[in-house]
Amino acid sequence: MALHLYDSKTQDLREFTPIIPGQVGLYVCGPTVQSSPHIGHLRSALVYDQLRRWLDHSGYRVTLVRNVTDIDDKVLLNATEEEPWWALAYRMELEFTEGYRALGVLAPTYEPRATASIQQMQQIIATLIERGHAYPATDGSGDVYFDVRSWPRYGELTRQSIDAMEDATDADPRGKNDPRDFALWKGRKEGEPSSAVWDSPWGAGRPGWHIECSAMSSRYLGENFDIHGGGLDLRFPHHENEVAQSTAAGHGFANYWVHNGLVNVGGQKMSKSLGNSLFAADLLAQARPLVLRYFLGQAHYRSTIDFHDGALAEAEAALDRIESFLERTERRLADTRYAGTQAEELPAEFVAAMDDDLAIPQALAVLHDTIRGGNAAIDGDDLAAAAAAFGQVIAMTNVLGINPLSATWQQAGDGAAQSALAPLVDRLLGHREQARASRDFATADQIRDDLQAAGITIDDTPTGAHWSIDG
RNA sequence: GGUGGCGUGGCCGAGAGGCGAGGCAGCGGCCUGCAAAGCCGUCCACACGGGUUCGAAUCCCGUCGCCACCUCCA
Repeated sequence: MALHLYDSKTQDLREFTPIIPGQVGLYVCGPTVQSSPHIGHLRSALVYDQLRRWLDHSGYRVTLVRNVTDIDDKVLLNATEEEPWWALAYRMELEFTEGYRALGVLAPTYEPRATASIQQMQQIIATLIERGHAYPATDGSGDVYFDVRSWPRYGELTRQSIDAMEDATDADPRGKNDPRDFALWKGRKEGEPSSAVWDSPWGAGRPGWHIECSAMSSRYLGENFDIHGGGLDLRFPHHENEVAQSTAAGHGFANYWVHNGLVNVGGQKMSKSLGNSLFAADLLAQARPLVLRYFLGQAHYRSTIDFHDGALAEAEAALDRIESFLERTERRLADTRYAGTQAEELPAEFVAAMDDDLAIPQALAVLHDTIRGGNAAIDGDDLAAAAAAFGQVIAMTNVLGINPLSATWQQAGDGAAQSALAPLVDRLLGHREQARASRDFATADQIRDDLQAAGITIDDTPTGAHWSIDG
């Protein structure tokens, strides 16, 4: 089965066929860098990281473009005297980058900033005016609006008709023909810093929200590209307006629309206006990044995730199972003819699940089944089967970006701490072994308890005791 | 008013006409000096009411409840 994706524009599962065989152009709406990244931003980036990795694995050459919107009303609003908008935008951008990196989200092919594509935005606006789909405001504000009434397809993405839409709550019609018309260009307003002003044929000003994505997607991926992704909350108005602008300007735009589900907190919507956002930095401080990645990545990408008490502990438990299988198998296979690298093959059911609209929950079921089989193989001393399972688990976790043994998840300093501790623990384990041999279990258990209290867990195996640091 | 989604076992979370995904927790067993880890078994769920069907969690009709979007948002 070839990859099928749920296209949220046609609202059905469609076989993925790239424009150019073997290549994929993927545009993802990145953040407006107005405030710190929260768990929802991380999930969004993670979803497209999963898609990108799967496309990569499937043999496509992927060009992933994720924009940074660094000029916008909110960025200007959050700026202060001490920190101008461009400094704020850049500081936030660095926080996003750090959050993505911590989660093991691979860097996109390119991350264009809106402020670097002003010229491309103006070209699209000029084309829209030429074609009769945009007009300068009649009130002398210097604004330029998209004329929704001139574009019969307006509303096609979210299946809404203009007449059925509620009026904008801020229905100040200003110089608009229709209250639903939206700004492509915003004339300079009183008090706005000169660093946020660009010349244009319609007067000095700055771009409206939406136009940057039309400009950057066509600039880097072409006027017609394969996949456009973003959060479900962006469907309207952002993506609806993007489609309208781009197609009215004559672009083919996106062939497939992918929207990821949102993250709720304790059953409640998380949003800036409710002020209940879970910030990335806080979460990354309270859980291993790999645990957070597993938690955010285990649900289907289109479903809502609820972050509730105990959620991270559950993810940790599932992950521990994967980790302990890999470590146990690696130890068992050491010094056998199965030691070293195994053939890393993906089980067919795993591939089928991933091809089915990235059905990661089913893919994880295959992963856990493989682990159970592998553990049973070790118990039964079937090393060939254990080695095969090991290779499959490595392959699956690599594709998902959650291979605990990969360099991504080895924390700096781990190695040094481990080797400093090893002689001490080994010595204690030696004493414990002696005690056990002379059936002095009180002493043996005391040693185990002491180590446990220090955060070191002992596993007795047929080939001797193994220790590991908790956490 | 318009558009879209959801309701699954103690919890999380898939599935989409017959064969009970998976994880966590619980219980019983194997293993163990005792544990831990692991394995086996167990816990037979689909909001409610009708209908279609040999057979419905899945399809149809209705009801109830929850949620998202309709110009702040990943």
